[in-house]
Amino acid sequence: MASPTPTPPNNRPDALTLEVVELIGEVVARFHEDYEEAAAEHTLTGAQARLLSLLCLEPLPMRRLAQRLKCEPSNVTGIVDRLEARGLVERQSDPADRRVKVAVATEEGRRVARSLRESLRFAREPLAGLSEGERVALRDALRGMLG
Amino acid sequence: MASPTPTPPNNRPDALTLEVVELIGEVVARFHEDYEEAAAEHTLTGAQARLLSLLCLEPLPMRRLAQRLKCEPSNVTGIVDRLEARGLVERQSDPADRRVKVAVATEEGRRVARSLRESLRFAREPLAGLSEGERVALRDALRGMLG
DNA sequence: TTCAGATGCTTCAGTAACTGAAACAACCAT
DNA sequence: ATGGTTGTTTCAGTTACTGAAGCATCTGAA
Repeated sequence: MASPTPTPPNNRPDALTLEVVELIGEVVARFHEDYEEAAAEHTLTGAQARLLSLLCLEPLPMRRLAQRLKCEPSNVTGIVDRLEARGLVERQSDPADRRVKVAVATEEGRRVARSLRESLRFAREPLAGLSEGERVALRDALRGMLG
Repeated sequence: MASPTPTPPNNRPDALTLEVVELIGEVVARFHEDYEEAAAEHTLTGAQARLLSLLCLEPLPMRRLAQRLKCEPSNVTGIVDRLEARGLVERQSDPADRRVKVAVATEEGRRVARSLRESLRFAREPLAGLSEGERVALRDALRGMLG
């Protein structure tokens, strides 16, 4: 009766796992903090920054944006509205299907997104404290977690 | 001589670093998603869940809560209001300084927080896919990043 | 061809998170 | 006591977000 269930992945996290979870939480918190701060430096909210970054890679219809951001389409409308009002994003209607509006980053929008990406110091500075070997180990562990 | 400068933090992120940054971004996204989902299962918002988790460790005055959550005290008022309305948190005035209100988790609040913590599957499940050695390497790399 | 249903976006309540200013009470040092 | 500081709340205003309509457009089948 020492171990009732046969090592289910859900029960009894060992100390090592717990510490890693704790550390990941810390990393998440700092990353977020840094991201919001970088966004604020460009007078953007976090949501606006995320959307703009997505559009910087490729134009996307509103519906896809909602899927990427994991929120309702009606929400995307507002965020795009505000970005459009500032000239960072444009709505183009898709000639192939006139229902869909494709959001596309303007030149200015792409510039802001690039600048934003560069001011994201976190995960660059702290990573610098790691040796090459440690970075490789980190990469492999993260890959393993996500795969 | 092998490394002239102790790895200048600002310039020229190499491919490895970039990939790690990318992976961390992915981990952050999944962690957040999971956290919000776990919170929603308990009819809590993310902010409420974070605050309740803090209080589960120790009672805190409003001001400290604001510092921990990195937001304005006036914001904390609202979040605690809503948690208090649901009996998960209580306000007690500090006898030593009658200005300060100490927020403390109720029994029910602690129970919810515990349950929340347990339903946080992410970073436990994917971690299970890692060998002990990999987990140690991950821990050390994360420690290095945060220290 | 036409029309009923599906799909994409917006609009409209309604809630929560958040900020910054202003009000208040209680503390503290002179 | 008095004046300045500090902890909390209140208030107005913005954004993010959801879910239910609503409108326009597309699509498939009769």
